[in-house]
Amino acid sequence: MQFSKSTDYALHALLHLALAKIPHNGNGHKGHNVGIKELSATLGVSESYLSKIMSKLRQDGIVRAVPGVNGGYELARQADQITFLDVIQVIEGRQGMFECSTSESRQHRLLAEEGTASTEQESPGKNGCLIEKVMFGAERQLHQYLREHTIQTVLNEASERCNPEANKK
Amino acid sequence: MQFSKSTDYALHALLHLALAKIPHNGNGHKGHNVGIKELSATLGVSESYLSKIMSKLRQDGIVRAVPGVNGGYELARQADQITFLDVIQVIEGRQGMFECSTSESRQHRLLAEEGTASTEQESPGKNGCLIEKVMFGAERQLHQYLREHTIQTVLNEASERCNPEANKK
DNA sequence: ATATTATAGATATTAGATATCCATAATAAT
DNA sequence: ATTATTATGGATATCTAATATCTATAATAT
Ligand code: SF4
Ligand code: SF4
Repeated sequence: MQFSKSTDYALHALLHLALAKIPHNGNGHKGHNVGIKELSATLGVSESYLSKIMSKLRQDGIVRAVPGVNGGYELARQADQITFLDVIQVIEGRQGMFECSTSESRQHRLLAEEGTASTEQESPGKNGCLIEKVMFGAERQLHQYLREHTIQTVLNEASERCNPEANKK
Repeated sequence: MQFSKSTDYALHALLHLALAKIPHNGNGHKGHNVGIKELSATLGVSESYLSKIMSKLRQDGIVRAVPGVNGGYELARQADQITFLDVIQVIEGRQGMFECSTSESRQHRLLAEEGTASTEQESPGKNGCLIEKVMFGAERQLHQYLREHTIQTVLNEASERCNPEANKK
């Protein structure tokens, strides 16, 4: 039950892209694309492996990629339109956290199909399994939080931390 | 990013133990222990593998086990004292969902140690990493939900479903 | 045309989850 | 005490997914 390293890499890569967009960013070069070489050097991850990850991110419309000289990657949307959930789901896939593998068991018939025959009143509220109900609920909580936090969230907090007086109003 | 099958098995097993405790439970035998054979038959999982899982649950004080004739397992605490989080952590372990593997990278030094030098005012609020902050926050949400739901939660809903009129008060 | 950069496929390596077997220890029933 | 029964722990086998690398190819700017 851990996020894969790829998710870690993806988040860091995106954050780097986001920072590269900001003009006044120390290093001279303006807002142009970031190549896999630069990413690899910054994150300390091999080019080969990173490019796979970036490829996935492109396929899902998180980043744009352009080959050729001075090519590289850039964010495909605004940083506040890229949620943590987006990134995680691209890398980890979209299957649920909980998939029961005992649905052929005697117990399943007891738990999941229990209420259906007990009264003649049929399925009041689509009575799914009660274990699943809890697990899905938990996942919903997690997803909600991850949807509310974007790359921009991190950017904001970072800049606030750098000059704590600046946006005190 | 999925819970293992073992977690699935553990939850189902515990639920079976909880149901076995209830006296008026159709089958004649009163409240005595339930052996690995019965569990295996009910869940449709091999005895060998299940016993490993039950063993873990015992080591962590979730169930009690007694060997010998008429031995078997029973819940070690009240059903409302066994949270989903307890069960999951026994099986999946207690490491965090997110462990960054790039903490030696150039980017880490930028993100996590950014604020420390920017002002002479030192570490206002233990400025940890901002990515971790989001991920840990998400995990906290998840854990909170899982802590609020217990084996008893499922039991309650199940009995309520069986006789929807009973506890309408 | 050429150098550069991303892409996709094939493949190797590793680590963890899943599963089974067996020898041993503990307990209740006789 | 003996015996049958049941859980336990160790060793091991198998399978799957994550991690990682290499190479050939396609696309692009200069
Ligand atoms: S009882 Fe629920 S969790 Fe268990 S197998 Fe059926 S649907 Fe899945
Ligand atoms: S920046 Fe944060 S997430 Fe990234 S390596 Fe450092 S501590 Fe980990």
